[in-house]
Formats: sequence, C-alpha cells, structure tokens
Amino acid sequence: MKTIPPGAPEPDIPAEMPRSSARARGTMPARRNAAATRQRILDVAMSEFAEHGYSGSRIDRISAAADVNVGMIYHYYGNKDDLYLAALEASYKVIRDREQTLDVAHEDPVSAMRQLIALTFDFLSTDPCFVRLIMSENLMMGRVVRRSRIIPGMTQPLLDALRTILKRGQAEGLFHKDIDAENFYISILGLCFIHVSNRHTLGSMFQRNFADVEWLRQRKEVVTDILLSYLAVSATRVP
Amino acid sequence: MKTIPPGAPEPDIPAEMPRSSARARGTMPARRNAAATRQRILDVAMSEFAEHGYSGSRIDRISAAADVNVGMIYHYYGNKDDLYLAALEASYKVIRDREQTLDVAHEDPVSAMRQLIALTFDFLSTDPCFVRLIMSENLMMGRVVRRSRIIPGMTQPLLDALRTILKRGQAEGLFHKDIDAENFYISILGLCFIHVSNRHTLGSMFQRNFADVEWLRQRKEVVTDILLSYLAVSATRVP
Amino acid sequence: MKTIPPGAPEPDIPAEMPRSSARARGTMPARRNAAATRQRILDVAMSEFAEHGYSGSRIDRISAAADVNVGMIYHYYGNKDDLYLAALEASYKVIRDREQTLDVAHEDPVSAMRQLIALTFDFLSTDPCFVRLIMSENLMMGRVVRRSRIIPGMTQPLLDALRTILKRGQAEGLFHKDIDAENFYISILGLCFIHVSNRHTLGSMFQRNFADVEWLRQRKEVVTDILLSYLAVSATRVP
Amino acid sequence: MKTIPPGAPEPDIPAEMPRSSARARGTMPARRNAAATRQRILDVAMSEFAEHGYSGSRIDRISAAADVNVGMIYHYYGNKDDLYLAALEASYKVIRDREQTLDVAHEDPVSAMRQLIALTFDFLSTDPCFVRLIMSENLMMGRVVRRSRIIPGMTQPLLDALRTILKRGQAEGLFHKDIDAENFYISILGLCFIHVSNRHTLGSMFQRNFADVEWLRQRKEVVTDILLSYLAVSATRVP
DNA sequence: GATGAATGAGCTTTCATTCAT
DNA sequence: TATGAATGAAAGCTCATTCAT
Repeated sequence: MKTIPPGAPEPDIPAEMPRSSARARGTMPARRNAAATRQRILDVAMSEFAEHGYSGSRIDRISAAADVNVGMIYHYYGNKDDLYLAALEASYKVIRDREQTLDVAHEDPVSAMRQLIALTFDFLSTDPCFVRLIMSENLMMGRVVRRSRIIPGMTQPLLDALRTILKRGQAEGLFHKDIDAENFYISILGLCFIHVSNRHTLGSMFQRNFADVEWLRQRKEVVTDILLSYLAVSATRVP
Repeated sequence: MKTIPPGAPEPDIPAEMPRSSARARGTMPARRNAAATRQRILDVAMSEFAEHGYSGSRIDRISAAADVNVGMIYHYYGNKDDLYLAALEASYKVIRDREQTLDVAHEDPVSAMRQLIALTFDFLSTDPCFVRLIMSENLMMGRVVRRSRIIPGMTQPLLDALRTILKRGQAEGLFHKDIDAENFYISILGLCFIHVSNRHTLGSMFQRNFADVEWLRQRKEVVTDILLSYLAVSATRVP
Repeated sequence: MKTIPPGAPEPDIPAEMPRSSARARGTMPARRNAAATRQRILDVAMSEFAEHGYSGSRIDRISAAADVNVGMIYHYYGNKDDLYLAALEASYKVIRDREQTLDVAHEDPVSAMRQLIALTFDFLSTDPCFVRLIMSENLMMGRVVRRSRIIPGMTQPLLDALRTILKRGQAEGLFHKDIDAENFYISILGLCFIHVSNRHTLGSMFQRNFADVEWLRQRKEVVTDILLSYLAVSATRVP
Repeated sequence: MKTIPPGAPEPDIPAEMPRSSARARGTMPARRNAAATRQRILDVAMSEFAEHGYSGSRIDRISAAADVNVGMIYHYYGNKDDLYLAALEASYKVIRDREQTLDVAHEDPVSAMRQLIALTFDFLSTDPCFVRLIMSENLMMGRVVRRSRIIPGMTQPLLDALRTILKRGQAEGLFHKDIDAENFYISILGLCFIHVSNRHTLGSMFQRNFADVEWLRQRKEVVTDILLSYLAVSATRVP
C-alpha cells in the first residue's frame, strides 16, 4: 500500500533517503512534488471508487494507498464528491482519447467499425474499473456527473468519428441508410457493457465465469456479428 | 414495485383511513398481522435498495416508510444483507414470472421473439427499480446474490423458452443455425438494459432524456431490428 | 432446547397430543399448569444466568428454552431483575439444603469436617452454574442479592452445623480453640471456589485445564489437607 | 488504577488548569498527544471494566471520562474487545511486576512466603478493580484472555519465585517436601481472593462488611496461618 | 393464563471532515 | 505543503418491555 509506484518520479528527493521513513522520524520537512501528489491521489481514487462504488469507498483507504495525509485530499480536491467527479472525468478521458486514435477517415468503413467495436469491447472488458465507476455514478442518479463541465464536450469527437464511418459506409453502399449514430453507439455500448457490468448476477444465473478469456473472445465475435448484421444493406428490415 | 401485490389482501383495514398517519396520531391500535408487515417491509425495501443501492440505503428510512419499528425488520429479515437478498430475489421473480406468460410453443417464432424482446425492454424501462437493484448487487461483486439458492433455478425456464423459440425458428428456416441461447439472451439484456442502467451518464454525454417515452419507443424498434437482423438467415456472416 | 424435562409432570395434557405442535396449529387453547410453567421458567433462567451472567442473559433465550411466551416471564416474575433474584435464591437453596444432609452431631468431627469440605468442593466443581451466578451477582455489586429476604436466613443453619463440628472437635482435643466459624467457612469457600471461578484465567496463566477430573481429585485432597492442617492442635502457630 | 502513571509526563499542561473543563468550555485548544490520550483511555477503561464488567461497560462512558471522542477509542484500540484485553493485560502486569520486587533468594523462606502472601492479599483487597476484571473475564469463559500473547509469559517469573522460596524452605527443613508450587499458588489466590470477589454475596449472607479494615487485618493473619500451617513439616498429614 | 407483534431507548461502530501545528 | 489527532453525526443492530387479543 505504501510502496511508491516506479513510474512516479520524485526528482527532488534524494534516492538514498527513503521519504516515508525519514518523514516518520521527523527528520525531513514535509515537501514534495505537489503535482505528483495530486496525481497519485487521483490514481488511487480511481481504483478505490471503481472497486467500491461511491458509498463504499473510504477516504482513509485512499489516503493510505496514496501515501498522503487525509488532509491533503481535502486540500487538493475539496471533498469526497469532488474527488469522485475528478476520478470520473479522468476515466472518461482515457476511453475518449483512445477512441481518437482510430483512423476513421481513411480506413475501410467495415474495418473501421470493427476496430471501434473491438476497442470499446476490449477497453470495458480488460479492466472493469471504468464500468464500475459508471455504474456507481448512475446508481447515484448522475448526481455528480451532472456537475461536470467537460464530460459533455468529450462526447462530440466520438460522435463525429462514428458519423464519419457510417457516412463513408453508406456512400460505399455497405451500410444501409437509416441509422442514427447516437442510438447506434448506445447499442455498441450495451452489447460491450453488459457482461462486465452484470458479471456477477449473470454469473449467478448461468453459473459461468464471464471474465473467462475464451468466453470473451467468442462474445466479441458475436457482438461484432450482431452490430454488422444490423448495418448491412442486406439486413432484413422489419416490415 | 410500490404497489401492494394483488395476492395480499388486507380486508379489515378501511381504505379511507390510511394506517400510518392514523397510527402516528395514536388514534388507532396497531394492526398486528405478521405476514402483512413482512410484505410491507419487503415492498419498501425493494424501492429503497433500488433507489439508493445497498450502501446508500438506510434501515431507518425503510422502517419509517413501512411504518414499523426498526426492530421488526431485524425480527423478520435478520439483517440488512438478508433483507437485500430477499428484495433481490423478489425482483428476479417478477421478471422471470412474466417471461413465463409467453406462449413460446405455438406462437410464430419471429412474433414470439419480438414479444420476448418487447417484454424485456418494457419491464426494464418502465420501472428502473429492477435495473438499479441488479447494478447495486454487481457493484458489490455479487456478494449477496451468490448466497441465493433460488435465483439460479429461476433461470432455467427462461433459457428453455428461448431455446424453444430458436429451435422452432431454425426448423422453419427463419433463423440461422449458429446461435447460442445463453449468449443471445445476454445480447437482449445488454440492448434493453443500457439506456436504463446508464440513463444518467448517457444523459450527461448526449444531453438527452433517456426516459422520454417517444425515444424509448424508437429505441425498442431499433433493438428489435438489431436482434432480428442477427437471427435472420440472410444475415451477412463475418467471413 | 424445547424438550420437556422428564421430571416436570403436566398431568392435564394428554400425552398423545404434543403440546407445542398442537398449539402451533392453533388447535388447542393455551392452558397449562401454571406452577409447572413458573418452575420451567425458573429452571431455564438459572442456567441462562449462570452461563451468561446477568447482562449477557437474554429474556428471549429464556422464553424460547422454557417454551413459553416472553410475556409469561413478565407475568410471573415482573422483570429481569426479579427473575434473576429468584434464580439466585433457588441456587442458594440447593447448596444450603445439601449441607443440611450432613450428620454433624454424631459423626466423628474430623470425618464430618472432611465431608463438609468434600460436599462444598464437589458442589462447586461439578456444575459451575452456581459459581457463575455468584460471580455475576458480585460483579453487579450485590445489587440484586441485597433485596433478598431469604438468603440471609439460609446462612444460619450452615453456621450452626459448622460450629457444632468445631465445638465437638475442640472438646475432643482434635481442633485447636482459636477458630472463628464464619472466617473458616470463607476459607473453605475460597479454596473450593477459586479453580472454578477463575478456571479460564488460571487456564490461560498455567496452560492447564482446571476442569480435568484427575486434577480436581488431587486438588480436593490438597484443599482438605490445608484446612485440616490449620485445624489440628499440633499446627505450628504463628509466633 | 485512576492515578496517572509516573512515567507519563505531561509537562506543558499547567496543573492548575484542568484540561477537561477548560476544553469543554472551548477556552483551550485540544492538546494533541497521542501517547497521553492512549494512556488516558486505558486508565479509564481499566476502571470502567472493573466497575461494570465487560457487558456492563459503556464505550460512551469511557470516552466521556477520558475526555476524548468515541472515535479515538476505536482509532487506538480497534474495538471493545481489544480495549478490554489491553486493560486486562495492563492489570496483570501491575501485580506481576509487584511480585518481582520480593527478594526471594536471600530473605528467610518463612518471611519471604509471608511477604508474598501479604503482597497478594493487600493487592487484591486494597483495590477490587483487578479482582473484578478477572471475574468479568471468567464470566465470559476467558474469551478475551485466550487471545493474549503476553499473559501466559508473565506467569513464569511468579512460579519461579514461588519455587525458589519453597526449595529454600525445604532445604532448611522448614517446609515439608510434598508441595506443588502451582497448586499452592492457587491456594494463596483462593484465600486472598474470595472475600473480595464475593464481597457482596458474603455480605448478604453474613450481614457483615468485608471491606472493613479491621476485619481485613484479622483475615490476613488467618490466611497466613492457614498457608503456613500447611507448609510446616510438623503438619499432620492426611493418613 | 397465554400469545406474539410491536416498541423505543440505547448500544457499538464507522467515517467524512476539521484544525492546530 | 503537509501532518495526524480529534470530532460529531449517523449508521446497523440489540433487547427489555408492553399490549391488544
């Protein structure tokens, strides 16, 4: 819990003098890299909130895992709610950023769509943290996300990318015309989300481990099939 | 979820005299009816847990809303965990029972499938209580549902019904052969669940009200289209 | 817990119709032998208070074990305190009665003393209930026993018996003269009480089981030796 | 038990300004001294547990008397059980330490034995706290003491001291040979313990105050006589 | 005499938050 | 910037006791 992550540089602390123990002995003034401390708190908070939900998360646990004093959390983030919002926004940023790595303008539309689906599926399945954070927030009726000023803005690039793929597919006669991008994204999300969000209740219902790698591989194929079937021009329309 | 189940008659309580306020004023002797009290607690608990999740729910609030002493809850249900399990099981029972009202053996397979999808969609969308209960349980890593002895058993009839529809559709050459019933149910669930479970975060992302009736109507059509496209023999298989 | 003790006759209940189950089915009016019910409650209370002490004892447990309604306990005994007093008095009566079975007037004084010591030792060691009841009461600073009107009176016969033995021993030149009966009884009690009252802490200190039968046998000899050494005329008096 | 141990200096708190009342009035900033607070809690806990037993003791009362917030108790001691264990161990330490002040190796054996008996008698009689703590623990069937890692270890020095006295006495021909040290200690304890542990029930039986100083003085002599009579070579052995 | 549903006060414990240093 | 001792409100749960029937 108290080990310093290797990736967190603390340049102004001499390596030969381990911080925490020296501090414990009171031989060193409390002075560190503020930005790093802030970030460390945020990283830990993201895990904590993801693992335990909002109500289940403990400020004490976060401060211990981030190796900072409780007061620091309040100093940097004000209160539990705001820390939670920060964690939520940071989590959204990760997936939104990743989505922007796709080359939607030049890649073959079907392939681009497959990549978007795969990226979404893998992101949600690989680490349930994001999914759990989203669930927790929705259980709170969006009380916190509602206050976010940046999350709505992060959605536009995603929608743009999706529309670009759809338009190019339609122009090439591969996708049928009557598709709403927003609604389609929700379908992608629904199909990629459910076995992660409901892992445990589904597990209880079907007595199966939905984190099993082989099962996930098959499920990703099915999800892709379902969504591409729907997009295909040849798809049977509902009469 | 807040309606008193039709099977629980309380004939000797005059409808025009609401118990709680009258009792609070001390003008009416306490009605002693164990079964009714038990049920009232369960009904209230289902709402409370659905609204606030497990950690966020308060025994005090439940006892107040059920108009009983806190001790009664412990007398009837043991502890918060067991009350929560009872609420969860009761909720599952409602949807599983409703699924069994479908006539999957005689109805035209496509129509039967549409009905199953519609039933699932409507059940989840009409009252978010069930969805929220499920989410809460999954956030707790299935800690409670794992102890349920009846939930696993409730799944079999659903799978049987789904398999019957699929087989009959395949026999009539309407559905293609390569469909796993369990996986397909998860797809149904995913597509019907997401806009309820993620209502608030999606609302924040897209600045739209996902409880809007007109939107739900359209969404139900899309979901049905997606799932039937996938089932259809003409569907483009992934090469 | 619910089995009826064999010694408790319930003449007016036909044997072929087990009481509790019939009552559960509501087929039998609630009507029993009042005195037997009262006694059953007391018997159970003695065990309960002995096992858990006053604070640790539960009215609910007593009513369940006595197979009566909670209200009956209040009906017959008023409240927890008074039930506890009744249990305490009944317990004292058992040992005081037993002490009176000794033939102190005709038996050889040394032998009579040995018998009194053995009786006390065995009574306390065989069933720790009495000891624990006494301990519990003393932990409560005698709050309840102080209200007893019969316990002080029960002591006199014991003291009389002890004095008789001592006088006869002194008259025969077996015991030395300077012995206070009351003080001597306290010595008997202390030596016979400690390994029962302090069974667990002594067990922790010495890592030994002080309920072991062989150890008890030896201990009884030592206790007798100690007390008889002190009584003996030849005993070295402190200069 | 209520005195502040000499080793815990609180130099910067002016003696003429009692902390609790001043702080209650809000005129003095809270003294932040973890060790002192911890000790204060323990001191109060020892009294509280001694006075009311485990079940009867109240965390609220302890926190009030120690002039700290309830949470502090849990912060320092975890829970009621662990606080009780700490109090128990601290109490044992006091008597075990005191026993080690005897010079068993050089003092005349009879005199050393007298001193050990007197020390034990006085320790138990002067302040009933220790006795009551022991009783409470035994009423709980040793549930807490069983977890102690230090109490068993504290017994050895006592046994060693006792064996030293006995051996030297036997070597000098003062004590007879057949004496088990452990059993003999239990006899000492039993004779010194009973009038304290059973003060109230004995008081009720004999209508006498067993905390009376003069009675205690006589009793101490009797106890010493009894034990020395038994040790003496001239003691009449049981045939 | 007997029932059992119901009560309310009080318990131990937890936790976000503050504040003097 | 950083510390950690301290707080107060509220949580889950228990239990002696009452009361209509």
